[in-house]
Amino acid sequence: MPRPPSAMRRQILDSALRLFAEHGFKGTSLHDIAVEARCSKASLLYHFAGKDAILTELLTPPAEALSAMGEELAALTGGQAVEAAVTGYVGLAMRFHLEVKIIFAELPDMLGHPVLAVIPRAVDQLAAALAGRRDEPRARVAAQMVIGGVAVTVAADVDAEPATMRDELVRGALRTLGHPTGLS
Amino acid sequence: MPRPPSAMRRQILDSALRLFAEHGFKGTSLHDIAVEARCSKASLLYHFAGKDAILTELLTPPAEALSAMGEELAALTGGQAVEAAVTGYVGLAMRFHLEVKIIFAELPDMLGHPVLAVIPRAVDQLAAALAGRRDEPRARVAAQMVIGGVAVTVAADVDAEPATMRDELVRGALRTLGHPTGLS
DNA sequence: GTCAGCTCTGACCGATCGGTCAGCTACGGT
DNA sequence: ACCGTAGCTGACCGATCGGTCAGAGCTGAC
Repeated sequence: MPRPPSAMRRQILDSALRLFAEHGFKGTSLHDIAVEARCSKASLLYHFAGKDAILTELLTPPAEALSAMGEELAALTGGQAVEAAVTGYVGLAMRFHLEVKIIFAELPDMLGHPVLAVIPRAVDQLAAALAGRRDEPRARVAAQMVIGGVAVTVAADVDAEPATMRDELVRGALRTLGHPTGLS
Repeated sequence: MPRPPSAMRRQILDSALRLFAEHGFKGTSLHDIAVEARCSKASLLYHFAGKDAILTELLTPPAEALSAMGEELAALTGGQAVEAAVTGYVGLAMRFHLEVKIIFAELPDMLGHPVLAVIPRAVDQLAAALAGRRDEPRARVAAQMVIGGVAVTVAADVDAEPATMRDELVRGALRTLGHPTGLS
């Protein structure tokens, strides 16, 4: 039965991603994942060092992408930074919407996780860019509202075309930030 | 030693609220609460029927308040509904910010909880009011962004005066919704 | 044919979980 | 002085958790 070298590995990751997003990391047991992936619990631990290793492998890509975006944003200023931050963040959030759900669901513990150690710095850079490098409460609160609003909206099951969703998220975020735009 | 009739009960609730908000419901054990409240685990279960009963008692007030707000909003229309929804929701979120954190942290499971059974209806009413009774994707996405943005911002530890925070949350939400206002 | 090695599994382990129970202590009513 | 009862606790319970281990089953190299 164990034919393709590592099809099971991918299947475990897919199942874990779905279950973590739906029930949270702590709310999902290795048994749950094994049932979903149609293998034994011991098989999970043959492919992965432990439950935590599965999470790490799932969250590494979005963490690296967010970190890279943070560094790029740090080089921009003013209006350029705001627009790049909004479009970049919305794109990332949509691409990794299940991972976003996992991270936001257990934020405090996740931030203590090694693989997500880069997040505070990246989020600071993102927030600073969204705030247009301004430090007034208005800009800081608005930036935080965008970060949360986009994440929650993407994680929720709003029925809308991805393209429409993306467009409206960007417009909505720019409105929140009070950023002037050619459109309404 | 057990002098005041029920000081321990309050202390258990306070400790549980703090710990649930910080580590999540599933991430907090009865032992953790007992240590924080400086009593035995068995004492917790003398005062409360179980871990779930503690959560129920903590979440009942915000659930009832949200439900009541939803019904009030259902009676309003257009611009009135939008403004009432924004100020009402921001007020509720700030008053119950720790409870909001608990609910948002484990949303899927929380929505299955009996005491929060009223939430979907209330949130639908809130979203409809925020969207100004309009059904276009733009209004629906913006409403969802406000719901998430306010909740996450209030749950995060943004250092700002409560009055300022409240003011900026309301203004930010109205900007997100594209709702015209006399101020910037 | 046979042997080495990768994949996978059932049985099992200690730790921790939420919850139960018998009983101790101290106070208020009589 | 006695007792009922409310408040509280240590000891204990079964279930479930993440994780270990010896070995079965299959495959490709020789």
